Amino acid sequence: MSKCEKDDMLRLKSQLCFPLYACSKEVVRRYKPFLDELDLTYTQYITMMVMWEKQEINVKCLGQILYLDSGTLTPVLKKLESKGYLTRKRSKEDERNLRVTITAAGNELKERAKTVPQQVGKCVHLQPEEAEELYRLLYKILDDMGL
Amino acid sequence: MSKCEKDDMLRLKSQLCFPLYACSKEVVRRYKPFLDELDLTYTQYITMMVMWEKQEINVKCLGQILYLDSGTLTPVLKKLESKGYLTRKRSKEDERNLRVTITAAGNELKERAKTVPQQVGKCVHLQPEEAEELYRLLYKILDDMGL
DNA sequence: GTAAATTAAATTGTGTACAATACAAAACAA
DNA sequence: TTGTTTTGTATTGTACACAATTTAATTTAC
Repeated sequence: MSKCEKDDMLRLKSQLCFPLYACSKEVVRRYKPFLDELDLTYTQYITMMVMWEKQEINVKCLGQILYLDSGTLTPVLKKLESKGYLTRKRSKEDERNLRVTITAAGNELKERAKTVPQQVGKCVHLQPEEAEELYRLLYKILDDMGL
Repeated sequence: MSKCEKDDMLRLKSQLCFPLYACSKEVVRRYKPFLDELDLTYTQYITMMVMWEKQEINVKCLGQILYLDSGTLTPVLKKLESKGYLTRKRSKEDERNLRVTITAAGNELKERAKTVPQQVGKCVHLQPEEAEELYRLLYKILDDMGL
C-alpha cells in the first residue's frame, strides 16, 4: 500500500477550509451516540436548541440563526412536528409567515438533552483559553462574511 | 416580527460545535462561484487536491485523508472519472483495492484551479497569526479525536 | 488446506444542504 | 385601484454524508 500518512499534504493542509470542514464533520459525528438516545439528528438538535430558547419563531428567523434555508428547514420542522415537539401554523397577521411553536413535550425534551454538551465536551480536549480563542476566531469569520 | 437578533442565544453560542458547523458551511459556500467555473463541487475539488498531490491512491487511503468513507467517495470518484479526470481500476496484487489514478486532463485542471485558494482567501479576513492559530486548534481537535 | 475472520468497495436508505423554481400573500407604485 | 415587485415558504433536483449491509477477495487460525 502506498503512503497513507498525511505528511506533505501541503496543499490540502494549507487551505484552512479543509480542517474546518473535516473538524466540523468529526465533531458533529461525536454527537450522534448521545443524540441517538434522544432520537434526534444533529440538525433537529440545533433546531430544538433555538426552540428551547425562543419558544416561538418563524421559519425565516430560525434560518437566519441556524444559517439554513427553508429547503433544509421545512422537512426538519415537519419531522419535529410529527414527533410532537413543535407545531407549525401560518400567522394570522401575515399569512406568508409560518409560526413554529414548541410544545410541552418539546420543552420536556430539554431536560433529557441537558447532559449532551458536557458529554461531547469530554471528547474534545481543549484548554478553556483555547476553546475561547477558537470560538472567537470562528465568529470573527462568520461575522466577517456577513451573516 | 419577533426578535431575530442573535443575542442571548447562549445555548447555541456556547456550544462551539455550532460556530464550527456554521463556519464550515459558509466557507465552503464561498468556494462555489469559483468552483462553478471549473465545474467542480467542493467534494470533487478536495478529492482532486489529493489526486494532484498523490497522482495515484486507493479509495481507503483517500478516505482516510479526506475523512470520507466509500459511501461518499464512490459516487464522487465515478463522477470525476466520467469527467475524464481520473481512472478507477482494481489492483492486480489485491483485487479488493481500487486504484484511483489521475489522468493528463486531471493534472491540467490543476492549472485552472491554481487561483481558487487566493480568491477565497480574500473573503476571509484573518490576520496571518490568527489563521495559524485557528489552523493549529482545528488540527489539535482532529488529532485529538484520533483520525 | 479449508473454515472463519478480516478487509476494501459498493450498495442501500435516511437525512441533510442548497440553488433554483414555484407560488401565494403582502407591499408598493402608477 | 390594478398591476408590479417583494417577501416567506414550499418544492424540485442534485450532491453529499454516513450508518448499515452486502459482496468479493485475502488473511488467519486450526
